[in-house]
Amino acid sequence: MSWQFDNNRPIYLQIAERLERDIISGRLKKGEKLLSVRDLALEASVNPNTVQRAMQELESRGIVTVQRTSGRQVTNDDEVIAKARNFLATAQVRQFAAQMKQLGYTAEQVNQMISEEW
Amino acid sequence: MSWQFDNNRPIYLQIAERLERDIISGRLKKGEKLLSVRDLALEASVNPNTVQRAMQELESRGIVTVQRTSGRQVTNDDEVIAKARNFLATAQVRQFAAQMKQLGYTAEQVNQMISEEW
Amino acid sequence: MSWQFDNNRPIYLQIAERLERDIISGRLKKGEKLLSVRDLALEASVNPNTVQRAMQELESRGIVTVQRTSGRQVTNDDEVIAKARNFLATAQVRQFAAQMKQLGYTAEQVNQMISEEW
Amino acid sequence: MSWQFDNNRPIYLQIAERLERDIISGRLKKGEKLLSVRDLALEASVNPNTVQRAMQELESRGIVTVQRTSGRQVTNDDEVIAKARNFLATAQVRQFAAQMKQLGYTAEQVNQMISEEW
DNA sequence: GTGGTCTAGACCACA
DNA sequence: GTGGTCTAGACCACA
Repeated sequence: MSWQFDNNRPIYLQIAERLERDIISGRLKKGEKLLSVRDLALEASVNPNTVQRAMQELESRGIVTVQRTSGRQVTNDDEVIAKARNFLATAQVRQFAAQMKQLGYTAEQVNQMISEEW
Repeated sequence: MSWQFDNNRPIYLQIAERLERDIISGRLKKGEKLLSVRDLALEASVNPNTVQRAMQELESRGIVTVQRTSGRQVTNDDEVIAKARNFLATAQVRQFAAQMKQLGYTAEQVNQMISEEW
Repeated sequence: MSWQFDNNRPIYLQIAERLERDIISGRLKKGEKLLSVRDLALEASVNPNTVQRAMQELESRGIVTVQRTSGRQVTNDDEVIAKARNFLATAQVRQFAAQMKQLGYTAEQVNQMISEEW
Repeated sequence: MSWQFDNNRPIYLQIAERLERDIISGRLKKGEKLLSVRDLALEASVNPNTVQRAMQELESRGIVTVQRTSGRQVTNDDEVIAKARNFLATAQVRQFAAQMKQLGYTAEQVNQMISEEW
């Protein structure tokens, strides 16, 4: 796994988003054990506290659960994951549509561009 | 005009992006005079230094030009604007497609969602 | 203000609770400016990061709002405060009643003890 | 018996408190033999060391006594238990009254709420 | 080894 | 001066 960060946004948020996407997309399966905070910090070349904060984000959204002495795992609740997927996809479509409209593109043009890009 | 900022990204970048979009979309016409740094700062409830920095961004990309004595204006060069529009649209489509693929959506589903949202 | 902490619970939670109680009870009025993170940290003889974390708790509950460059203030929304008051009082009564029942006291005895203590 | 712990307080203290309450309330009778450390650990899904530490707490307060060869039992001394009950009840009433006063409730309101909750 | 909390201290964006 | 982020590193509770 490669970890590259955008300097203009908090690293902990970028880590949280990356993990959320991995869970939503099924790259990390429900119930699957996550890397420990320390290991993930090593992998991403980041301080453990930064990973810790990313994890807190995911816990507060119920996507990840903690077992105090044996680490963290992806939630077992399919519905939580499905909701997160929906929420994220809808937000992305909405934002994207707004941006393209603003640049003066029509729905047809946009769909055309997407098909070419896909 | 309403100015709302996302706490997680530098404000000067958000201002620069907003202005760039306004220019690309034609809301600000080629050659049009921009608000002064001072006035824009007032409008956005932001420190003039912040607006100043956003302007430097736009100048460095050639989208905005400076007149020593009469402030800044949108470039007169249609081509610069057209290129910026293309560049931005392509980047957005590419990123959006990648994100939706990652969440497991097909091009058809995405086009469907866009049509509904539009 | 005196700040004494219970060694058995996280300091940041104790700070958050204390502030929440001060707001709920009206000791800190709606819209009132809070001490800065740094000043509160000095007052409580605690690291600024610890206060920061307490503040994040309160923000996530909407009880406190941030103005990026001018500090934090108590929410202006009466309803948020009223809800927090209700929530806290109900939780306290429920827990207290359960504990006293468990020790074998009757409602009458408890009410008697409260009247004497009050 | 169900054992659920609050992540924000030491587990050994929570176990000690639970046992103390069971003794005070008579759920565990004077002189009664306690579960072995090992069994209690199993029941609570906790490491034996943690239960051990809880037991030490209770022994130091005289509520539980050790028999080198036959495990631990609840004290036979009624008075120790009675004192513990009184101490705990008084402390709870005092703390509860203080908290509710602080939130601006009157003794009457509180007694009303308790009666409803009981 | 696992997570949780806390400190000391640096550096950034913004007013 | 205000908040926000991050690092390095210590120390704790628990298994």
